[in-house]
Amino acid sequence: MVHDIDERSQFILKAIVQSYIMNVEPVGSRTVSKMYGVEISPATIRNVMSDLEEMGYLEQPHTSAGRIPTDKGYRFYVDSLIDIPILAKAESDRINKNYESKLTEIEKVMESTSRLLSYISRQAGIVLLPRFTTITFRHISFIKMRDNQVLAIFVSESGVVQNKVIRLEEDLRQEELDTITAYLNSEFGGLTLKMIRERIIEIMANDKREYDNLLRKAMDLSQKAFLEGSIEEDIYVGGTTNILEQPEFIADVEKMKTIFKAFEEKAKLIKILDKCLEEEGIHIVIGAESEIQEIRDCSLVTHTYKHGDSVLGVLGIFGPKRMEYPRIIAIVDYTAGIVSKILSGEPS
Amino acid sequence: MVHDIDERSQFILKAIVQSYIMNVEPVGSRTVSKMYGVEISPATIRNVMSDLEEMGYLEQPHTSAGRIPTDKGYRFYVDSLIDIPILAKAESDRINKNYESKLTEIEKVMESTSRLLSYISRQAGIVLLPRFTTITFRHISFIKMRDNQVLAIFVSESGVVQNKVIRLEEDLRQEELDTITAYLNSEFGGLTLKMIRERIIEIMANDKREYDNLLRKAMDLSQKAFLEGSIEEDIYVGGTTNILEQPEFIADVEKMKTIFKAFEEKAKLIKILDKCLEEEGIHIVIGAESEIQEIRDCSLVTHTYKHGDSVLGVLGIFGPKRMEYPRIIAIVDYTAGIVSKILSGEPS
DNA sequence: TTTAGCACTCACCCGAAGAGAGTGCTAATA
DNA sequence: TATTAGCACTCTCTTCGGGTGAGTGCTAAA
Repeated sequence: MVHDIDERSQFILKAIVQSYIMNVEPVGSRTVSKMYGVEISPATIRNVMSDLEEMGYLEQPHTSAGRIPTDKGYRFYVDSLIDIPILAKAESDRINKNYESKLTEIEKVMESTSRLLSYISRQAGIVLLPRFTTITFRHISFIKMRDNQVLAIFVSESGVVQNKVIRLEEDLRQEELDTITAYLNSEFGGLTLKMIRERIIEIMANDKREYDNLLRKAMDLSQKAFLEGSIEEDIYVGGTTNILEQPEFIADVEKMKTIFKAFEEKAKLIKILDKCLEEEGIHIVIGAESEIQEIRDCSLVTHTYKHGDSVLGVLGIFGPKRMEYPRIIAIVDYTAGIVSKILSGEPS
Repeated sequence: MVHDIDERSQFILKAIVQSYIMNVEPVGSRTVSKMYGVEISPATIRNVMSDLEEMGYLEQPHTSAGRIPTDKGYRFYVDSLIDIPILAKAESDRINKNYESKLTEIEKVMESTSRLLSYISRQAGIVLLPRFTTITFRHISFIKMRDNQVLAIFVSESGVVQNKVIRLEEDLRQEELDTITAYLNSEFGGLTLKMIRERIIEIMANDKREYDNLLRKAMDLSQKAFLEGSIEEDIYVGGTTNILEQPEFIADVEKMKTIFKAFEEKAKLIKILDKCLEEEGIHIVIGAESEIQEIRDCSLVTHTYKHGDSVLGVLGIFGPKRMEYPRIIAIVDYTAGIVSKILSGEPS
């Protein structure tokens, strides 16, 4: 696409986006003209607006209304027209304060993070605890429950804990379980789940006669524990009620319902967040870019967070397309940094 | 309170409540008169209605509108005017089907139950996993995480698993942990958490010189594990979006916001559910009876569920006051029975 | 005691009128 | 040639008044 949008047009586009973000109503030429720093007459602005509309950056809800930004308009705005501010001290303090209490359980960190994000942004806060597959495995324990059922507990290097109940054909004594546990921990500790899966398949592919009875049981168990059924991703969504405060959704209950349904399903959200995981750093999804019908009026700003050097998950803020991108980006960026630090065990 | 409400009045009250539940609009005398099985003139009905209003069972949104039931009206209706139907085969089948897949992890059971309840009732489904304190403890495991941190895993007799990260002053080797684990399991297995707490205090009250080093460490650890910080209750709320479908809340976004805020806070819901736990069986909370301002337009129908003979938690359906009580009660009752069976390990 | 009749009360649903915001076009201006 | 002033026009939103209808309470008759 040719980049035939001159500086003045950019300036006007920026003004329109910002005005719309603040006031949630279509922006007219007069409004722009009267804004601070604009020395252009309404008539000229109208011409520019008309051009911007033709290029697809703006649209009109109806004739004789002002313009509102399209997805493309927002996209251009976040890509080219804003600079990310340094977070206000009060806000970064607020974020730091949230982690002072030395949370250790990763679920708690995630939950309180989603709440924190929603609180400072007045939007919904989202945190994705990612597929266990990419995480380095540290320790597994098996605990015998009632007959033929064993509770498997995985602990990852970064402190994520997962439980899973396994059903066995044969009954194992706790001592057997303990032996198997010791074996698996020495065999698999430090590998990622993906590597473990490959390793299991490799071991099992070897000549079966070499197996002693216990190894067979161990492999049987670990197959059930590591291979079957994906350990699902965990997603935390906090502050969904903030969506209820957005004027555009109060005016349109239908839209609100759609969004809440998306929250409840989660699968769709996870799909988007998975994409955000692919690349380290900030990721912004605007409206229909998500290709998810239900949330085409919303945007999502995310940032990956890490444990040491490896990307662990992604956190972000979800709100109407009309969000204060600069500030939201700054918040998400800063928070991701802090969370990464916490998870890596650094003192805050 | 004197029970001066004759049979005909009861009949009319019942008709009004049912009509209102179905149509969500104030019920007038003509409407009642035209209903099947009513052979009374509108004028007479008006007189009766007037009496019922005076007694506090009905109210008028405004003069010249029909009547709607008050909380007291609903209360009388559920207490005296309905009989609980036998659940339709299709519905009980649907419930049974939900549990066919042999869920074993209690969290999964709870989650899928809350979803199930919301699905068949078209209201919100709620399940409370109660305080760990009342549950019989089966097994504890300690897993060493990074320096000075230990992951404690509790397994209850009924299969509830809880994780908790503990911070220690001194570093323990895994072997020490294993010894301690074995000791604690033999010492505490089969007791409730409450009993365990008492036991710990008792042991620690004994002359300290009797302690060998390991016992001291064991007590230190178990104190952190069992005494400090309550292991919180888990509540599952499914199908909150069904609330968005209720005509009365679509018409009043303000009310909707309030309810969703209550969902998000959870503490208030837990408070009500705790009360429902106190007594085995069905529990119905109508409107302001909950004494929680935010949900004064809603009702809650709950039933306790059990593991063996001891009450484990409570499940129920949350919706507008105007709910189909007979059917909802039947659903909740039936589901509680099934869940209890599942948890007790009986074949379904 | 029940019922028919009737005047009265409100909420709700139009439709018309008016205001206001904003546009696009044209012609004048720098 | 680019910008601006002027102007007619469009369209939404609000307001207001009248009409409608559901429902009531009261009174008097059955």
